[in-house]
Parts: sequence; C-alpha cells; structure tokens
Amino acid sequence: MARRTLSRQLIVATCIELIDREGPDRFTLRRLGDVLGADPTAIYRHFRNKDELTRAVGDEILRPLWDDLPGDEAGWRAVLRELCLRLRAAYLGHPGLTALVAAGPPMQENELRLTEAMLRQLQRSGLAPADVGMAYHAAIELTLGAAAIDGTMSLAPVDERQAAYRRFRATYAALDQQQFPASVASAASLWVGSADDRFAYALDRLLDGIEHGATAG
Amino acid sequence: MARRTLSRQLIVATCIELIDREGPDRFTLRRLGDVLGADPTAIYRHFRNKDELTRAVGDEILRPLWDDLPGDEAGWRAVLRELCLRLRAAYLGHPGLTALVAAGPPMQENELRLTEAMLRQLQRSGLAPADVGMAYHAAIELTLGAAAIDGTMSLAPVDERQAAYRRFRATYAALDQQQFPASVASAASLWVGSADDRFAYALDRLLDGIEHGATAG
DNA sequence: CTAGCGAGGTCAACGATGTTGACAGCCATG
DNA sequence: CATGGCTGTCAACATCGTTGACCTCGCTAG
Repeated sequence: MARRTLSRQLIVATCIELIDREGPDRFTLRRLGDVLGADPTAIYRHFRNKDELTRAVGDEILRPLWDDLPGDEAGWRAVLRELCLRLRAAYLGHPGLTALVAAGPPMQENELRLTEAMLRQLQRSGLAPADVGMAYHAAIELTLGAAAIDGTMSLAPVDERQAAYRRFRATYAALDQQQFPASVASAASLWVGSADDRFAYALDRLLDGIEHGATAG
Repeated sequence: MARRTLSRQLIVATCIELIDREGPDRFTLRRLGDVLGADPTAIYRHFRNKDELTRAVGDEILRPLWDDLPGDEAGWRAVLRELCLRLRAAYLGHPGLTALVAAGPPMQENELRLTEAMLRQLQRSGLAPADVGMAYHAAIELTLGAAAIDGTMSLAPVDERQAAYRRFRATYAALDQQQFPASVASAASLWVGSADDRFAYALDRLLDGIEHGATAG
C-alpha cells in the first residue's frame, strides 16, 4: 500500500500538528512517519535532513503573521510593535519550535516578508539609513531571544507556570539578606504578570530608545 | 587503574575545555569520559544527568564576570551595561554553550550573584520598584537572547563569518525590487559591523528607553 | 587489626535517534 | 510497450543518554 500522498506541505503541516499535540520532544522522524502513515525515511525524499525540515516548519509558523495587520496609517512604531508581538506569539503558540530560532539570517518566504515589513516601517521612522539596519537587528534580537527564553517555560500549563513563578519569588525573598539585599528587596516584582507583559515592556522600552535616537540624534 | 581523581570541579572544567577545543557537538558523555581518562558513566556519580552537568557548566562560565567590574561610582547605567556586555561575552566566549541558556530562572551561585548585581544597579536608578523587576527582565531577555542568536554564528571563524555576512547583504541587495523594496534599500546596512556592535547598539537603545522611562515616568 | 560498608569507577546493555544504501513499485515519456 | 526517474520501504549503522550489576578501594566501628 504505497501512500503516494506525501508532499512538503503535508509533512510540514503534520509536523506542526504533531508538535502542538505531543510536544517538541516527540518531534522525531519515526513518530512523524507514524502520524503520516508512511515510513520515516520517506521524508528524506522531500527534505535533505531534519534540519531543513525544521526550518521549513519555522517558516510556516510565520504565515498567519499578516492577517489583519494594521496599515501604515497606524504609524511606523505601532506597526513595528505589532509585528514583533506577533512574531514572538507565533513561536510561543507552538512551544518547542523556539529551539530552532537561531538558525541564521532569514532566507525563506515568510522570513523575507517579515524582514521587508520591519525594514519598511523603520525606513518611515526618519532614522538614518545606517540606524535602520541596527534598529532592525535590535528588534529581532529582542523578539526572537525573548521567544527562545519564554518558550521553554510556556510548555507548562498556565496554572503550573504561575505556581512556578510564585515559587521563584518566594525563593528570592528567602535569600540571605546580607548577601543578596537587592534580590530580597525586588523579589516581589520579579516574574510578576505574564511573560507577554514583560516582553511588551521590554519592547516598548527598546522602541522608546530607538525613537528617541531618531528624533534626538 | 582506578583514577580516583574525579570531582564535580574537574568534570566541569574539562567540559569547558572540551567544548572550547572541539565544539559543542563533541560535548558528549563518551567523549568527556575519554578526555577525563575515565568511564563515561562515572560522571553519573557526580551529576544526576547531562542536564545537571550542562547547567553547572553554564554557571561556571559566569565566574570571570566579576573581575575588575567598575564600581558603583561609575553610575548605575554604566555598570549595568558592562554586566550585560560581559554576560553575553561569557557565553559567546564558549560558543555552543548558548544552547543551554533558556533553562529557567537563575538558581545557581553565579547566576544569583549576577541577578543581585543587576537588581542593585537598577534600584539605584530611581526606577519605581515595579519597574526595577520589569527592567531586569528586559535586560536579561535581550542579553541572553542575543547570546543565543549570535552563538550559532560565532562558531565559525571570523573571516568565514564576515564572508557569510557579505553574502547575506548581496542576497538582499539582489532581491526583487518590486516585492522587497525596503530590503533592497537597506541591504547595505544589514549585518554590518560585528555582532558585538549590533548588540551594543540594541542594549544602549534599551537602556535609553529604561532611563527615559525612569526620569520621565 | 580486621570486618564491613559505602562511595566511586567499570562494564555490558538497552532503547531511541538521525541517517544511509539497496531494493521495489508507480508514473510519465520515448 | 519499454525505460527511467520519483518516491516509498526495509534493514542496518553509528551514536547518544542512561541504567543496573559488579567490583574495588579506603575508611571506620568494634
């Protein structure tokens, strides 16, 4: 029974479904073969190796990034902010995918579209051309970095995560007052709110700095 | 010939040496056993599993962070900046270690010291207590995120890396003008300079935003 | 002094993973 | 109808982290 139905599209879609359902640890070629109803090695007819497959999955996840994106009339900063929020959310919506974030410069379809969209907004900001590039890198590093860091935690269910945060705060509050005075003092304001809130704060401060540099520099 | 000389310290030091010399891919328990001149499974007498060992290595790398650190008289922003630069450099100095960055809140010796030092400076900044926590998370996310992203690239030797950057710029400059006008326009200012420069720019903009929020909010 | 106990090293083995090479069937093209 | 490339299948390999059984040394209790 030869299932001729395999294709890059189908494989990638199945990957996402599999990772969402069973977690990134089960993202294995053999398990993927099971779900596809095909021999695991058939995948090698469509992707050079697992790394190429993983990158294709990483790009596919960016597809919904463009739905109902605010137009330029919203202002460059608002659109750029929205793009960054969505980029991080796209990865965090499929936890475990974040591990593949670091794979070098964007070269795939949606990656290129995203780069284009971000650069477009930054060029409208009035920044010097050289600063446009730097600001792009800054926004990308913060966003992808935050996604990578938050990604591991976001594998746990919400209540468990909040319990973990509570535990961290308690641990910090209980540190030796002599040795870690600042940590004890700030314990109550560490890991508060959601990771989304914390990222939004960081992104807003970065955009503050970029915008300020644009008007004052 | 029983080599009774194994210890946590020795194992961790050997890990770092091994990773520096042969790259993160060879960071394997069997290879580590070879270098140690002991059976690989002997490591399990000192660490529960590879994950615990890896985290110990990640903490050990932070040890030189405190050498000749500028004092408080340099100003909170300068010290905080230096800490972030050093934190990223510590990981990038041992490429491949960056993969283990995301392992949740700091709980080990040097991690705790770093958190204390950063919070201490932020408390001196005049930020509201709640903002101290948020600013700490923002700085950490940017710094570790940048380390994770730059880490994969920094495995390649310098000249090869620069050649890769040149290739990226050329690729972007050669994109379809109709579809990617902003990318073509900014191609010359993407991936310019060193990753260190780009990170310093991002960090300075973030600190701009944090400081501005402190004085204006 | 010695019996024994436990920490720490060794050995063989297990299950899982990514990947490869040889083979087999389907389809389109001559 | 023949043939040659896609594509799926199968068996196998090298590695990896990890475990359980064994052994051996050095220290301490009696």
